[in-house]
Amino acid sequence: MQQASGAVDRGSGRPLYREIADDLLAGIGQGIFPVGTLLPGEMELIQRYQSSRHTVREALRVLEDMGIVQRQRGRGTLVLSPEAQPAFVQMVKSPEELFSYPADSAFRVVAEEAVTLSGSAAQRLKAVKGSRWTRMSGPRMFESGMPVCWTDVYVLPEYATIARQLGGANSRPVYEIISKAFGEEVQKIGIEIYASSFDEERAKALGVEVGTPSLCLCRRYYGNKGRLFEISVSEHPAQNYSYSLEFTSGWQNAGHWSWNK
Amino acid sequence: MQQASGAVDRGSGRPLYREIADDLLAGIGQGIFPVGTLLPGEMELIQRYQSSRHTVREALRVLEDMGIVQRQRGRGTLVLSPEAQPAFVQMVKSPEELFSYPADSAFRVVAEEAVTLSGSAAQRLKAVKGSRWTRMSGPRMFESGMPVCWTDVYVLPEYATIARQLGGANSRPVYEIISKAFGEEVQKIGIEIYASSFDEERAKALGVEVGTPSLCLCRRYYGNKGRLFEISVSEHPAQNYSYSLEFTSGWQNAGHWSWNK
DNA sequence: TGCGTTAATATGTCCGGACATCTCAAAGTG
DNA sequence: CACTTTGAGATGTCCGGACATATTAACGCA
Repeated sequence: MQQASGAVDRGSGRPLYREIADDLLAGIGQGIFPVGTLLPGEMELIQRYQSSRHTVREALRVLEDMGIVQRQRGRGTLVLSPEAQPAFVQMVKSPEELFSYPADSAFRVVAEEAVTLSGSAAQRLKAVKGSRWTRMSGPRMFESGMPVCWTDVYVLPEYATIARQLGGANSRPVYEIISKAFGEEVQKIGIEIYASSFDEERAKALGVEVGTPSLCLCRRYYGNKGRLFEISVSEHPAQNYSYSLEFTSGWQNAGHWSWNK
Repeated sequence: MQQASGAVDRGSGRPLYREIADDLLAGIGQGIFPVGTLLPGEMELIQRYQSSRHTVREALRVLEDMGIVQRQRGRGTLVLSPEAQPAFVQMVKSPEELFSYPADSAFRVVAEEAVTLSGSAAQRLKAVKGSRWTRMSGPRMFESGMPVCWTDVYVLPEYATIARQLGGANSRPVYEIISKAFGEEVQKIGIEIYASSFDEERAKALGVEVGTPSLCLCRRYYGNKGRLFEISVSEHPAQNYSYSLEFTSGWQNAGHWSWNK
């Protein structure tokens, strides 16, 4: 990579904003603009590269798209990382695909209660010890009667009223119901996957043998301002269920389509 | 969503280019601009929205970033999809993070043999029945002697020579060794996660009880031209291992960091 | 008919200017 | 001291214009 000289090469056939982006990237890599600091302002870059604001902004946009800087009105351009960020992108159309319960299955709530997390429970859920939640538990079954999983859903007590909305064969995800009813926008979802085996109560409810291997998915939903507002733990019989992901190389818009001549 | 009237609402507080993007999106959704056709040219959009070219291009850029249209110099703006494409993006810096074996663990190959996949094995691995592979098997242990997992690695027979390179405490992922040695560029990685329990042989090798619940990860690596060149299956004792993912909302450059006040 | 040329059209790049809005710190005020 | 106001500085939005380059189809010629 070339050095960050502040004066870029013209006549290379490449767009000017590209050259500027590369030059800034080189400067970041060399520590001239350390990670965690602000890049020079747009006006200063205009002078440095003898260019227009439009072109400089285009260069900064390139770096932002690569995840190298983050811009914010009124503050400036923060250097996040010395090198390109996402090498692999998972293509997921919506949170639903992460959720991916079979559409023709129904959640039957058999218990609803207020709980205060003990130390061990809090650790398992990665929530705050002593925090209060409303827990709804029950099996999820196919219409045919075949078991899908056992589910424990923890929601903030103020959202407990949604329990009425998921009684029937409603297959909408809980986070979606909360999102619509209370204006909570899902900002982040964390998923943890681990294996376990069924205890007596749940084995009985799902009609499988005690000790059957199970696949557990714990999902944490963070809403406005990053507040954790829902935790869902589902335990699936191992032989019926697997979880699969796919990753494709590339920046973004990972190859959606291509031009067909 | 509003209808595509061609005249957008001003004074809504939202940027004009945003309004235009939404209006075009609505038009695409209503079939006014069907998928597979070209959007009106920039000049026509300028007249339609009584705006400047800069603003119209900004709107089109929004749609392009969402994966809804694709632009090409000299041709126009092609409609790809009626709705937003990737809503959640997993942040993974490199394939290594998908792999994520503890750094201080070592893979000890105890068996290496040529295999031809039977029907059931092929189905489990999602590979072609009757295809030939070289399989390397063995436990992966921490330096302390604690077991990490049992691993079966399947590689194309022509890559079997890499076995020599992963004998010792080498913790480099197999796909990386192959990539460097044979110029195979990883284009896609598929991961499937399921639960099982240890059989006698593996339980003995890892020093756990027979029937202990296990978490299995099957990874498939696709290289040049999308050819499957490696399959790795690892079986972890459940109590020691969980797999976690994190997804952040946003089109791309998904909030890598946040501003710390 | 077949093929090279030309022209129209589309997006890409680049420049100039103006005002709006957000952030943060310094100055002012009680 | 705590709170409010002010202002400088930063990016966001929006407008105007000009030329470059890729694409495609129509045209003209052999």
